[in-house]
Amino acid sequence: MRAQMQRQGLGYDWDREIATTDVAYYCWTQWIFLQLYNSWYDRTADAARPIAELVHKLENDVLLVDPEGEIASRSALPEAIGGVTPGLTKWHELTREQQRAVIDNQRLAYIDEVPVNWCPALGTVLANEEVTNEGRSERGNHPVYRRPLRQWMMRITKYADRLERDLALVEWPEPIKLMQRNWIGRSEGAEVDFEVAGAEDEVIRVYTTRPDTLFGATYMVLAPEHELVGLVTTDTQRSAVRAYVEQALHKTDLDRTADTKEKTGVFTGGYAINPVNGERIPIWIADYVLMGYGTGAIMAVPAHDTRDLEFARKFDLPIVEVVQPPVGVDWRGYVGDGVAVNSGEFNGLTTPEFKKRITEWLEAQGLGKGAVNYKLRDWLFSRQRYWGEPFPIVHDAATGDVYPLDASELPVELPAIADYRPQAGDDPEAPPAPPLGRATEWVNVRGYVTDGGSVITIKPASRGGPGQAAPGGVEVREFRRELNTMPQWAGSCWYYLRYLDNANDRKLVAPEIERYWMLPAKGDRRQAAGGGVDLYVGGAEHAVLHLLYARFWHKVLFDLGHVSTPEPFGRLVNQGYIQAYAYQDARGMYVPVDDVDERSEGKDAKYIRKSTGEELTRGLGKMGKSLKNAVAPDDICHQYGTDTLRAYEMYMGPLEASKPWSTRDIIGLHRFCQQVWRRFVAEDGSLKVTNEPPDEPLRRLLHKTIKRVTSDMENLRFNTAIAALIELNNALKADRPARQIAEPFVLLLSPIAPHLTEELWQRLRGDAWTHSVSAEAWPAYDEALTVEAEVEVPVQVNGKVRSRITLPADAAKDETQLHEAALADEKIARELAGKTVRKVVCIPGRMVNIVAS
RNA sequence: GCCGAAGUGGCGGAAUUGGCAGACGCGCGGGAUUCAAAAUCCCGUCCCCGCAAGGGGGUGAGGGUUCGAUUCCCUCCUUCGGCACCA
Repeated sequence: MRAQMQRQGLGYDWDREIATTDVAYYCWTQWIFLQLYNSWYDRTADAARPIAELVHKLENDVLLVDPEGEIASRSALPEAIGGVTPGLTKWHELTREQQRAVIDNQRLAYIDEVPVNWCPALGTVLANEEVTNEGRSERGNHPVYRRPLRQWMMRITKYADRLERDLALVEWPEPIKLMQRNWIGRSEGAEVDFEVAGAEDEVIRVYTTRPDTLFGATYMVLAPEHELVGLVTTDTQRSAVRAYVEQALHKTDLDRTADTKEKTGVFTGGYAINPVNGERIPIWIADYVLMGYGTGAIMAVPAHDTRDLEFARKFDLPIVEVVQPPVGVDWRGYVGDGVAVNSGEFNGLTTPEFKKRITEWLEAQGLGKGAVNYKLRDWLFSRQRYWGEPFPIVHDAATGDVYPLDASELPVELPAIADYRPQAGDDPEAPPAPPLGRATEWVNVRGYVTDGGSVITIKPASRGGPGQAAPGGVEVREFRRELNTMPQWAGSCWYYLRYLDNANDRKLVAPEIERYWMLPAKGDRRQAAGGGVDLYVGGAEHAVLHLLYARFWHKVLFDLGHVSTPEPFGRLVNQGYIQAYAYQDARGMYVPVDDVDERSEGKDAKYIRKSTGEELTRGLGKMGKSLKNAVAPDDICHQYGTDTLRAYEMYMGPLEASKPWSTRDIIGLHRFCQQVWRRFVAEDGSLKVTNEPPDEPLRRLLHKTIKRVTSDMENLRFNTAIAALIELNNALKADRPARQIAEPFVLLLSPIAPHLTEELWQRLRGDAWTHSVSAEAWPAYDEALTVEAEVEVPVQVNGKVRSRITLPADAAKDETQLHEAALADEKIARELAGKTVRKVVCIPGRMVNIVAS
């Protein structure tokens, strides 16, 4: 890899080389994890803050705990009387366990039970894409179970709003921003409480983006996993409900959502009260409602929601119109804005007005409140594999309590073990046994808890010497290390920061170095307000996951003062894929490209397997081993040289576009490189360049070329930059080139073909040569020379070009002169004979269009 | 199903803000050079009619706006990418 990059003359600074798997690197990944673990999201500050601040505020009763265990601000509650706030609890009134739970519930890194695709036979959790439609593992075809497991999670959802908002600060392609916005999926609506009929103190909370359709809610649907399913289910329905829940739980997300458009569901037998009109509406469960979004329960408005309508039709539930669509549109299934009907006192309101009014009304009645929801979910951060960063976390062997290791304990190195594979089993209920569990000496440690709440381990006595002693007066306890490891994403979330200061063993990155590279330079108009990496080139497949995770971590580091910019990547470009033709035989097997012959062209082209004479079909796909269509860059370098390969790759098309590799086309760039050499160097090795000044047209062409290449390079349009250089080269063909052309030409070509131009530069400069062509100043151009002295202007009659007139550039810029010259043209005069000129449109310097009839 | 992007010669692609469609390269045809070939160089090459001059058509399809549309708007088709019943 390294040799390949060097062979291609890539300007990579090897002094900054990093590998995310090196201990010296992942030490800091673990350090960042500790930052996340030891932080919480302070709504008031709208930023992450050290968890110690939270504890301090709770201890001093600045913050209190609400009945749901959430943090509540005391000053925000006007009804606080004499220091006692109804419904809220003071810190010292909580037990130690409760306090721990409250804190853990705020940490940005936390453990939670989440449903995952558990494959006991592989001993690991699978991604949705690794599970087949039949609910089996893609690898090995083992059964996969959907089951809740204790997993490390990252509270990225706390940053949903900022991740969306700050997209305004970065210079990224609009489609990528849009994809992130859709992934974050902010929606505004309301949470509404529906009482359960017959159990008035229980409410089902729903989230809706259409509170204006509350009067049209004719039934409710709970997710099968919803906690109130048991409560609302009547005895007669219990077995049916249980069966449905059972079946839904065994389905993977794919099963639950893919292919089958048919809605399924079961009536629970229970009823809820619609808070706006007091009507009893049936409660159903259905797997089209997901526990992970909103509140896991919906009010169904079949008249104005497509899925609800489908469900209602299938199960024969009532459909009531509450939004009147424009005239001529059927109200059934109408989801747009309209005018309220059948909605009591709200009749006649437009949809946006209604939303505002009903939300206020719900809040006044204590039935609900406006709410913002996100599709974004917290980030599942554990893996049960060996190859990953160990968590800097230990569990108290006696109580199971979680403790972070002290920063002085870093790095936590991966222990050497004999067998890296996760432990397989066949019991779907058995707890996972990650491979790290085999390193028993590594897993079981002794240590003590510091005042700050972190754990410091004590080295046991060993062959090397006596064991460490704990400081006097501390209680030494047994701990077990966390067995999960971090995902691949962890290391790649912040590597751009480590490049800045890769050898620093005291800090992630030194602050002054970080500021030098990441903060926008003063007056740099191209640097976006968010700062960060000047240009980040990556594939579009990272549009949401990697780029959101990295932005999230960066923002946490920003909040905690470790980095100075709110965004990691100021400017982003998605490069396209290099595709290549892939050939398949009649059985669908791929045939290596070098065994294929192409006969004739276009639509009747035939692709023949050379070794067998068999006819093949051709497709286009990402270059790679599996399609047997890979081309090794080394081979191209050997055959044509590195400069040719570089030039070809840049010339193929725009950077952002995917384009097919075509070995056949390389020859063109090879010829260009050869021509350039021979343009300046004779057969005998002598220089062909003269010191005579070039003629006027050539000088103008040179300055035009410098201008084109300069702007193309800035905009990463390498393909058109090369085209401009080829044109200049073609114009030089006639005679011995002038030095005044040759030198800037070589400079312009140098980023594309550095090796060729380096040598040319040395020869051109001769004794005056001082340093590498890559260190020379970029050529400047004279704006006055970038325009032609004379211009040819097309003259159209009724939009069709009928003639061309040539006139001095100044005259072409003058509308009157243009006008006169056009009408004076012989061909135009002939064209206009017998017609009346209605209008003459003159575009200075560009064209003339005469409208006549 | 939803969201996004793209469709231009035989091929890859170019065309600034709505102003000469096809730059540049490949391929192909013809020629020069050569004993011959490779390599190299020159000329031609969007399609149709025409010996030519010239004429007509043409940027996925259909419509619209405009003096003028590859470019802007609407409808549809195809391809690629992302997401998966998101309330």
